[in-house]
This record gives sequence, structure tokens and C-alpha cells, in this order.
Amino acid sequence: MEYNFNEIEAKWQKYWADNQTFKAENTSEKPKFYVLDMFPYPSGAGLHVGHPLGYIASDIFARYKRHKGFNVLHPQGYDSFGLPAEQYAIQTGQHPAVTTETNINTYRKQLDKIGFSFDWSREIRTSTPEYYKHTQWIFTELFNAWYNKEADKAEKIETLVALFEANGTAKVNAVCDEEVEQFTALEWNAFSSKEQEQVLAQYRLTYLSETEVNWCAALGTVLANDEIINGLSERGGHPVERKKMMQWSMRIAAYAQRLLDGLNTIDWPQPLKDSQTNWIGRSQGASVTFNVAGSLSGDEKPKTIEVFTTRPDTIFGVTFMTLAPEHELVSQIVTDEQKETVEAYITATAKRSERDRMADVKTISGAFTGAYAVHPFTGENIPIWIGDYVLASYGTGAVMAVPCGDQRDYDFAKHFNIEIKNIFEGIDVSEKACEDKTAKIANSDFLSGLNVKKATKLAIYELEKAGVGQGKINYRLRDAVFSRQRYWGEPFPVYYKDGMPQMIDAAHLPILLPEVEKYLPTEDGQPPLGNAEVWAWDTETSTVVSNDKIDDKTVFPLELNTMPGWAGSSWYFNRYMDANNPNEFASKDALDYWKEVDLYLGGSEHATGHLLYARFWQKFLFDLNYVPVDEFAKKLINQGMITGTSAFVYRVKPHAGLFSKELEGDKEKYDLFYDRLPQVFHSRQLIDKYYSVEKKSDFSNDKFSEIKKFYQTYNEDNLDLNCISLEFQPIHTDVSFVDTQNELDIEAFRNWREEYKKAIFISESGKVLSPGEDLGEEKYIVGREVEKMSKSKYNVVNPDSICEEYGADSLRLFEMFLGPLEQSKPWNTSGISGSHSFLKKMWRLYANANDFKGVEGEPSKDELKVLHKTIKKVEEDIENFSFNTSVSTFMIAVNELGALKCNKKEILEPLLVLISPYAPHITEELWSKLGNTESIATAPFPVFEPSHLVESAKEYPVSFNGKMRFKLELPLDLSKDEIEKIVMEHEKTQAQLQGRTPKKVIVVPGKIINIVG
RNA sequence: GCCUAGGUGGCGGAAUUGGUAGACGCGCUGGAUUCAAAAUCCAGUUUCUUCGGAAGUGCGGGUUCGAUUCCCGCCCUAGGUACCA
Repeated sequence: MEYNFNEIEAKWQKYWADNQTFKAENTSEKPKFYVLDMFPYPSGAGLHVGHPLGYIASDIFARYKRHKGFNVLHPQGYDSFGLPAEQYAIQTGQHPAVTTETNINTYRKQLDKIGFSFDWSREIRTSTPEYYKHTQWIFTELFNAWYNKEADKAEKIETLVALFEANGTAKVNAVCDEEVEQFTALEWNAFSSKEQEQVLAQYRLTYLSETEVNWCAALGTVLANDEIINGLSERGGHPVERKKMMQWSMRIAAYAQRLLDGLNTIDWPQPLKDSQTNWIGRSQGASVTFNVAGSLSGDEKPKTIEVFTTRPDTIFGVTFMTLAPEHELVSQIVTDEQKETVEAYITATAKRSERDRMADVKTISGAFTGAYAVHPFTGENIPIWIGDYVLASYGTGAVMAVPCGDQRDYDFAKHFNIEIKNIFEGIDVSEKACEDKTAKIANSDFLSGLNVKKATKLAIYELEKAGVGQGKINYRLRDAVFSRQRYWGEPFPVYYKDGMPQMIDAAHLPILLPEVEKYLPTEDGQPPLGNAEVWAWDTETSTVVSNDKIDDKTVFPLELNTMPGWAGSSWYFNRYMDANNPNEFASKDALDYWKEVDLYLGGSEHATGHLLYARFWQKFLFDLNYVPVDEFAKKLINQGMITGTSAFVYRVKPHAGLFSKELEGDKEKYDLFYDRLPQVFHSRQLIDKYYSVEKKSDFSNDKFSEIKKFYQTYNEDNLDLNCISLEFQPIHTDVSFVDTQNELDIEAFRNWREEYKKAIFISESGKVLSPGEDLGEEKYIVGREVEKMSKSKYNVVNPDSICEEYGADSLRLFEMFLGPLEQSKPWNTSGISGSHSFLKKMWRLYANANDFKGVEGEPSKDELKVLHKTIKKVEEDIENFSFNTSVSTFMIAVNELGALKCNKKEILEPLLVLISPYAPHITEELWSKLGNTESIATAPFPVFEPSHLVESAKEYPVSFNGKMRFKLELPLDLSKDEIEKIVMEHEKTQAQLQGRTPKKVIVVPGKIINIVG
């Protein structure tokens, strides 16, 4: 009987679906294990073979854990809100919900064909009201919470109100806006409710604030940084300006330290942890306040500049201050003489985009404000400069410049001829700054003679004593903007009363996304929800009503922004635990049972987005006792990318070469000639042999005689063709036209596009093939190059066609066989024949065993040895996520058992369980043919028995000076001396030594023999 | 610049605590089977070689009886990040 994979795979996929084989229960005697893939966005392009890599790996692990007796939760769903669907809606007018649904169906069909063990009863989609109801609820919870630094956790806003009522701000230690006003309990209680609201807004974990965005007026949208190229929009190339907008922000910075600390408790890849650490960017130092000279005597409040420094020990080395050009103090302190220069400089920097400023590190620019600051210890006047190397968005937007200790300050000082004061003992700073932290401080009053550590401590102490500074920890992490001016996202459960945002009560959620005519922003620049006609909140009926009912008494306007993509994905892993719960995001029982994801698989591109936000929300939900753990994923693995192998054809492009003077006049005729020419493509190796892709080739060369003859037929004006030079342009061709020998199907290529219909091919042997002429014995070879798999490069390989031709089991094995999971590796379809023929070989092994039924009886020693070394290796491999090596192990096992003509049920049955996580369909089929009536899915994993691997002899490698020269089989129970004696007497040893006496003989019993000398 | 990962045949890769470098697969070569093809099976396949061997894991050193593995310096590739005070 043949291995009919299509039939077998369809049969078992149906069986699993009908029997709900992989449905996870929320109560079980078994230990739990939660395996999750990172949330996919269902794009219109569907899956290519790179996508399932991680899904196959996690599926193998999930199936393995079932064999190991775990209750496994392995769900799947869709992060279905998002920009591409909205973009498509804008272009076509189709509702994003419709296209999203279509895309999801395509995804599902593709996923089903690969035989994943997902529990589809728990499928979720972030764009369904049943789901985003809870996303909206979490948002209101964040709004109704503040961060208590005293308890180091988030608390309900009521506890803050209670503190205000009792003591005002006196006993409040909270994460809040900068510069909040201080008040007493009496004052608080006297505030109007609006005033109280305004105060509370400064403490809430989500709050409205003016944020700068990249506004593109032509597109009517806000753009992300990577959608902007050279100050223009990526799409259309329209101008982009910085614009302030009132937006929701998330106070993630409150969690900076805990997000950092939490990294030590989770098993995530080091590079990923490193990038989160960098992103959070903790730096320890001090904040120092400098008074602006001359501002002390006036009537006004003295002007001060606050800076953050990581090196307070170098405070005596300060010779100037630098403010960011955007710093608000600049306009206040600039002197009349300097006004013009400073303003010109500010205008110049404002024109440069952030990207320009970043790209251009070498140009030093700045301007003197004319003002001076007073050194807190020496009382000296130090000039205040502005310079764009100081960023307004980091720290306080101002630095105390210590040119002797910081290279950027040094370069700035050199450029503008500012004093460089040396405060390091015995170090020359005439060439460059000293950034070495082992240098001793000198020339620094009370800090002189101290090392960095001691000086830092003392400097902070003195700053605090003088009331001009304090020790401080600064984080790079900014609060996250949470508003999007888009349609296809979660609506905020927010309405505005008297200009203040009001949360809609949880009981009335979800607030459904309204229907709109157009998905574009409104003409007056409002987000797309501004187009909705029924988008007002009636506080009496607690329903969404028509806009014309707005009276600002009982009916109020609703928020027009929507939530960003990361809202829905920041808590979805909790939803899977109880996906169909209509009342809560998940029941307490379900949360307490599943707790967290045990294995999370996905790409490293989510390092500082999804994975940071999700950790933030989890910690918040933990603080409010909604979830039992404060890290949502115990272990995380980044799977590498599968790259595509693009194929290129080489189009000949004739160029006018070096014209002699008399040919100059024929330029037009030449152009006409080029236009008449059909497209000509050269075979790759032909080019390699004679010409070069990179360089232009001289057409007068004899090598081109064939093509020249051909071109001559188009040469109506009798032009001199010898002055032409040729260039070869590599053009992507669809990889499906190319076979494993890199030969192109020229018919398929000609039919691909109208412009190639009449294409001419120059074959490998140099023959010119006109349209209609087929290759015959000739070959056309394409060039190949490894690139990212993408539609535009025509190198996408579709898993469906692979499943059809070779089967899902072959695909699964091959994807794992390609190489280590974490590494990126190129796809090469021809390799799949290896894993496919392995499955056929395996099928034959079982077919030969009493027509699939297997033979009862004692297996031989050798058979047992093969089985048990396979058990050992495969178990180790899966535990180490080394899936590629276990595929090799299976191949070896089947090869060896085939050689032994093994037909014993006692061997063949456990072997199926080992292979089943990797190739679930064929193993189910063979399992049932062996006489089992239950699915293999929960069959226990075979237990490794070391006694079967015990050997009595070892084939020792005999090395001379560390190089293996021959092998010698010896019993394992020999002593070192006995081994040495036998080896030394061996004729090959004597031959190697050629009469020399060895200096030393190393014998490691059971391992190696090494003879030195 | 900094951080991280990596560099092994024609290709993907293996070598788990330092102990036989190149497992397994692709590709290629030859053979068997076949009218022929597909499929299958068998043999070979790092390089050089005077056929005895010799060299060899990015480069240069070091530790060791022994290094793909450990240490030092350098080169290259990929990913991340950036005037971060």
C-alpha cells in the first residue's frame, strides 16, 4: 500500500476536529502547560512558508507535553484590528471588518492544512465586541488608578482621593506629571469637582496630554517615524510637520524599574532582555539646579536650569551649559545682542528633521545665549549655550557640560573655543576627553584626590546639603502615546463633559465601533470617527445616540480617537484561559489554574513594542489583583526568519557607448533603435563566463557575435553597433518558474507579463531563442540570491502547494530540519524531498511489518538499542528546542531499523510516539493500523532505559599528538595500563612512531588514546 | 560608535561537560532495476596527494597530551540601538 499523504492528512485533520482532540479543560488532575504563539495579524497576502516555522516548533512542544502527561493549552487567534485593513478600506470602500474576515478565513484554511493541535474552541479576535469590551474595561481601570511609590504598585484612585482628603499632598508619594501643585487637605476639600478632576488627571495611569505627532496634512493622518523618509511621507512623498495633539498617554514610566527588575525572573533570550534594558535606559546620577546669573536680584522668581548628570563627581569641571534649542528657558534668558543669532539657530534646527539630526553626528553646531549660570559651589559664571546635540525629549533637555570628561562636550568646547578645565589627576586632556572611570579627581575643592565612586557620593551629599541637587535615577523610557487617529481600532469608552473626559461604566461596555461613510479623517482634521453620525453618549439611557442630540447636559460627545494596535495584544494571553467568558476577561479560577504562558514563541521584532507593553499591563492587572502573576510569559523563544531564495533573469540593456564626434548627430536614431529592440535575457552562467553583471560590456567584442547578428535585423538605419555597450540588469522572476537545477521555464516566464511575451533568450550555450521557440536541449540558468521572503521579490513559497505536493508532515519535518530554530536560514524547496522520502521509508518499514500490524515478540538487542538511543536523543532535543537534530535522529533510527528488518511491535509502536509531535498525521495512521483505537495524541512518551545502551567494547580512536590516525576496538573493562600495552604493541603504532619513543601516552578509558612524541 | 548573535564542504547544517571534525539531508558522480521515465536501491562525494600520507572549522597568537569548543587581539556578516548627558 502506498503512502497516500493527502488522504491520510485530510482524514486525521477531520478526526481531530470532530473529536475535539486538542480541547483543553480548565480543570484537570494533570499538571498544566500553556504554549502560545505570538498573535498573528491576518494580512491579505496569506501565509508563506516562513510563517509556520514558529507554529510548527510550538506545536511539536505542545504535542510532546501531551505525551508527557500535561494538560496543554495551545490556542490561536487573530490580532485583527490594524492599519493594512484600514488602508485597504480607504482605497476600496470595503468595510475593514469584511476584508479582515476574508483574510482570517484564508489564514485558517492554511493553518488547518499543516495539522496544528490548536484548541480552536478558544479562538479570539481583537476586533470583536466580545473581546474589545474587556480591552475597554482595562482602559477604564487604568484611568481609575494611580501609582503609589510608597507601596510600589498601582492602586485604585479612591485611595489617592482618601489621602488628599486627609492630608492633602503631604503624604502622597506618587508617579505623576512633573511640577504638580502642592495643597493641604483643607484646600483639596475646597476645590470644585472640576478642579479635583484636573488634579487627579495628573496622577491617573492613563491621561490626556499634548503630544507631538508627525502630521501629514495631505494624507490627513498621523504617521509613524518609519513611515517618514527625509521629512516626507513614505507614501506619496508629502510634507510632514510636527504638530501638537491632545492624546491619551499611558504612564508606563511608572513601571520602569519593575519592568527592569522583572527581566531577572523570566527565561527570555538575552538579546531580547538587553534591548528592553536599553529601551528602559536606566541611568543613575544626580539632578543639579543652576541659577541663571542676574536673575536673582530681580522681583521675579529666580530662573533656574535643572540638569541631570551621571557624573556629579565632575561638577568642578563644568565650563558651560548646553540647552536643547527647544528648551523653554531659551527665549527668556537670551540677551539682546545674541537674540538674532539664537533665533536663527533655532529656526535652522527646527527645519532639520529628527532623522537629519540623528544621521549627522559630525557637524557641531550651537549658539551662545549671552546668559550665564552660576556654579553652585564656586559661584563662577558659566556661559549658557544652545546646541542640537542636546535633546529636548531626554532628561531635562539641558546638560552641564564637562568638556574634560565627555567627548561630545569636548568637541563642542573645542569647536566654539570654550574653556576646557582639567579635573583629572595626571591625565592629559589636550587631545580628547577622559571618559575613563578609574581616573582620580583633582582640582575640585572638596572632591580632589577622591576616586569616581567616592567623589560621586560626596558630591551628591554636598549638593543635597546646599539644597541645589539630589541623587536621582533617570529613565529613557517615555510614557506611551495611546491615541490613534484611525478608524479600525477599539473605540475609547470615553465621553467629554465640560472638556473633562468621563469613563463609561463597565456595565455599559462594549461601546461598539460606529459605522462611518468614509474611513478618512474629516475635512476639519478630526479622526475618522468624526464622520460617525451616531456617536454621542446619553447619560440617562446609557446608550450611544445620534450626534444631533448632544446638549452637553445629558448627552455628550464621545472620544474620536481609537486605541493603538498594541491595546488588544497586551492582555490576550489571559483571555485564552477563559476565552468564551461573557462576563469577565477571564474567571479567577481559570486565571489561577493556567497562571501564565509557559512557552511563548515569536519573532524578536516585538522586543520593545508588544513585549514591553504586555508586561506593563500584566503588572498593572497584577497590582489590582486581577491576575495571579506579574510576568505573563515564563519562557520565551525567538524563532529566526526563513529567507527566500530569489531568482533573477538578466535583461540586456544597450547603451550608447563613447560616441565619436561624427556619431553624435545620430543620437535620436540610436534611441529609436533601442525602442525597436525586444527584451533580451542572458543566461546567468553565460554572463559569468564572458561578461560581468556589475560592469558594462563592450558590444564590439566577438563574444557577442550571435546577439549582434540578431540585433542587426532591427538596425534599419544601418547604425554602427560597435559603439554600443551592454549592461545586464538583474530582474526578479517568480521562483515558481524555476526548477531545482536553476533552469527557467521560459514559456511560463513569457506568459507572466505582457511585456515579456516577445522576450528573446540567450541560452547557456549562447543560442538565441526567439518567441515561440522552446528551449529544447538548451538551458536558461537564473541567478539566485538570498533575500527576505516577500511578494515584491517574487520569492514567496506558499505552504499550501507544499502540503499538496509533499504533505504537511513533510513540510513540518523539513521546516524543523532546516536548522536551529532561533537562526535565520534560507528556504530551498528542493531539500524537502529528503524529509519526504524519509516518511516514505518509514511507511515501508511499517508496511513490511506484517502488513502494518507489527509482530509480537521479543525485540533483538540491536533493535532495542536503536529505539532507546532515539528516545534519549529526541527527549533531550525537544527539551532544548533543538528540533533540527531530532529529525536527523529519526532518519538514522528508520535507516537502522530498516537495515535490521525490524518488524517488532514493541519497537515500532513507541517509535511512532517519538515521531508523532513532528509528523502527526502519518503517525496517527500507522498507530491505528497497529491496532490502536484511540488517538496517538495522548499516548505516553516512551521511557528511556539506559541498560539497553550499555556496551562491552569501544572502538578507540588512537591519536598521535592529538590527530586521529587509526581506530582500535578494545573491551571496555581493560585498565589504563592494559590499554597502553596493547596499543604500544600494535603494528600501526610502530609505523606511526617510526622508531621514536613516545614522551607520553594518554589513555582516557572509554574515550580516547593519545600518543605524544 | 555601542549591545547581541554568528562565521565549519558546492548548499542547509551536526559535533550536549575540551576527546574520532564534516552526523543527517540536499546537490553532484557512478552503478543496479526499467523498453523508457518516475520511484526505489547500492557505492562515492572537505581539500591536496608522490596513494605512503598530509593539511583543514574567518585571521593571528596563547593555554592544553589534545581546541570548532577555553583565553587574548583582529577581520567579516546579520539583527537591535543611538548625539541618552
